[in-house]
Amino acid sequence: MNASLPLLDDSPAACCAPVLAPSLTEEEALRLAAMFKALGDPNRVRLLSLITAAEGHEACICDLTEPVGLSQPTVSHHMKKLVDAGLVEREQRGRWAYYRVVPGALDHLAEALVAR
Amino acid sequence: MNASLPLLDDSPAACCAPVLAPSLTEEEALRLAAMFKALGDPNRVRLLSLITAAEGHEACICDLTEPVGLSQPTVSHHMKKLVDAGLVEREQRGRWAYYRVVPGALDHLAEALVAR
DNA sequence: TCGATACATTGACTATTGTCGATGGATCGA
DNA sequence: TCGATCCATCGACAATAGTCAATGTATCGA
Repeated sequence: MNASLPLLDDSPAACCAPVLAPSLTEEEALRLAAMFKALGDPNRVRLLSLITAAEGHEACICDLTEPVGLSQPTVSHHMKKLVDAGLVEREQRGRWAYYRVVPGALDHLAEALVAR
Repeated sequence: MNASLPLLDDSPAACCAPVLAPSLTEEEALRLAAMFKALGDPNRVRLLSLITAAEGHEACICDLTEPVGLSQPTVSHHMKKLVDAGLVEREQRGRWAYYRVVPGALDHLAEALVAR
């Protein structure tokens, strides 16, 4: 049944499993769903957009709170979700916490979406 | 601020807006998030995988219930979510309801994920 | 016309999520 | 040392989501 569609099953790419793979394992589906779920909130999509648009492709919480119109704890909460999903990485510099998109993370997700 | 990152803002592609666009509108973020949210459940990811792997790239509920290990109403529920998100289309043929991935839908999502 | 089949919808329940105010822990400047 | 700043965590709450059994609806075959 590996015929028609999407992807490879045992992709060498360690990160993300095949998205549309016929033989998608439950664990693979779980990993992918966890990432998609992290993108399943409009504010998180905007946060992602904001940090990629920022100079240096990074931003701290204080830069994000105002444009997104949420309280500081809520923004922290959302960023944690993105970090836990493996989409964003956090770096503490002094009293600021800088967030950056994990290089290649979104590309891996994108690959999992396209049929081959 | 359209400098560094992702995408276009007023993409001619009617469907999906830019994903990582700096100037991502709230409405655009909402649309994208709605699609990602639909992919944010492991069972729905598996369902998507199953229908794309099926011959003809389509499947009815009865084909999906057993492999995914959920009750029929639950599978119907999930498929409705995917349809509402615009990722899957439904066609009634006799007493069967056939589900198919909307052509290009996942590709559009994938495009929204990659930086340019 | 009748029974069986294939789905959808409803109702109910639990679990998860998004949000905030309040609080706590670190770090920096004076 | 002290106050201010930046952020995370906690506690609480309403809203949403996932799941199933039961029921309803439409279609097909006899």
